[in-house]
Amino acid sequence: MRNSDATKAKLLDAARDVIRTKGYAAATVDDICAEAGVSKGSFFHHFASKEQLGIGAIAAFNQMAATVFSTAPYAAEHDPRDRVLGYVDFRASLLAMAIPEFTCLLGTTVQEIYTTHPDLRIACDEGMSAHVAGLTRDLDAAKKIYAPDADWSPESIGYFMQSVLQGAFIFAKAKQSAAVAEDSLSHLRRYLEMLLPKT
Amino acid sequence: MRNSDATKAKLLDAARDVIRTKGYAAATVDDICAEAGVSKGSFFHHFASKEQLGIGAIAAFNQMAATVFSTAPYAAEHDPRDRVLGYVDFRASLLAMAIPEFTCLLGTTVQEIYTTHPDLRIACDEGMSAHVAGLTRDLDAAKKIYAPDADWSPESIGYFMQSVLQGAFIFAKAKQSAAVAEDSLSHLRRYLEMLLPKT
DNA sequence: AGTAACATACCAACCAGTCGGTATTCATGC
DNA sequence: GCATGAATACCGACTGGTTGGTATGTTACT
Repeated sequence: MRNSDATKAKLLDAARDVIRTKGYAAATVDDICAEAGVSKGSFFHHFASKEQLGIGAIAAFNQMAATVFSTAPYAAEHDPRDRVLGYVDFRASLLAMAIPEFTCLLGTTVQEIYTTHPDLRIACDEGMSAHVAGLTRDLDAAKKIYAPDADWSPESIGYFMQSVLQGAFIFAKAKQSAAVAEDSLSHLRRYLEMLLPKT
Repeated sequence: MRNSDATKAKLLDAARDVIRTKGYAAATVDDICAEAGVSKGSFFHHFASKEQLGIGAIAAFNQMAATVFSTAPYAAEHDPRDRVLGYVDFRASLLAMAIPEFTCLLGTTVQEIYTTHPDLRIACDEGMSAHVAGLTRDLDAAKKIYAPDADWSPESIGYFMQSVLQGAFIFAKAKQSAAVAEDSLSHLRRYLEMLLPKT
């Protein structure tokens, strides 16, 4: 028909952008339709409800993130330690963008809806955990080489890294500046260097 | 008159609780009135708008936090390093409560409204920064003793600590469990111990 | 012709905020 | 001690605009 996939993608992108700037609850269906340049009738033809769009936007965001981080230069490093530190540096480099562009759709959403929209909450949880799982693989490999006997688990570091990032985003929003977030990522990097000593 | 301060406090407490569970945008004035057991007419007698209530709730939350953390046992330690680590341990102990009870009102709010409600955003920024300033004092004193020549700034550590906490709250919400948050605080503690070596 | 894609007008529920009124308190004068 | 009046506290029905969602199409492709 006309172009189903394209309009759906436009709605998904618009949802991502509007939710990241206004939050999930304040992002109205009309807002998102206007941003996407699509009529409301078309919206409800493609999505059964606002919540379903949210779930779709989260899935699309996960996919986008997966390709961005798997194709970034750091991901090609041979040493898993370099990949871990490269991840942090890469995320720091993203902070040069506008706040709604480097901010995490899932982290923003889950804060608001964790008691009111169970399906959305699960989608956020699974998406964030999948991202952590990717980090955990590199952390596990790096630990085997650089800190085989250390008493920390790679997975807990993966979550720790994400916590620092999510918290840094909150301060970036509060301060309308990514400067604090940059400093926090520097501390995160220093900690990882300490946990994975080079020699 | 009847009991102005008490109703105001009830509304402030209700706002804190409802916003922490549903988010700012989804928390309706009727919700908050119901939770407080106060009529809508009374609400708008005490607060000019929902946003003003939000600002009031943030101020009340700041005050509550200030007394909680200044009267907690760890705050009486002589060694500033013990106060810093004691702060982390104290926050970890709070994770035993229900999620909406240990979660940060300001962090939750600022995520949603940072582009739409400037006054609320500033209130969140100032409140969080004031809390960081308290940490920074102890960090500064501890650094002078244990790491006088280190190249990190006490303030940046204060923000880092808060970022870890805020991020940990997000994962607690996503996972409906504080277990991940606990692990992240352990990592934070380990990092601080490394930055402030005992001998 | 049939069906998927898109559009517009519309709806009931809900929203923040208003309004007219009542109840309670307190200061003043006697 | 008590009437009086002003001010504050409180109430709940109401309002105008907004919300997610629907009903009823029209357009375009197969």
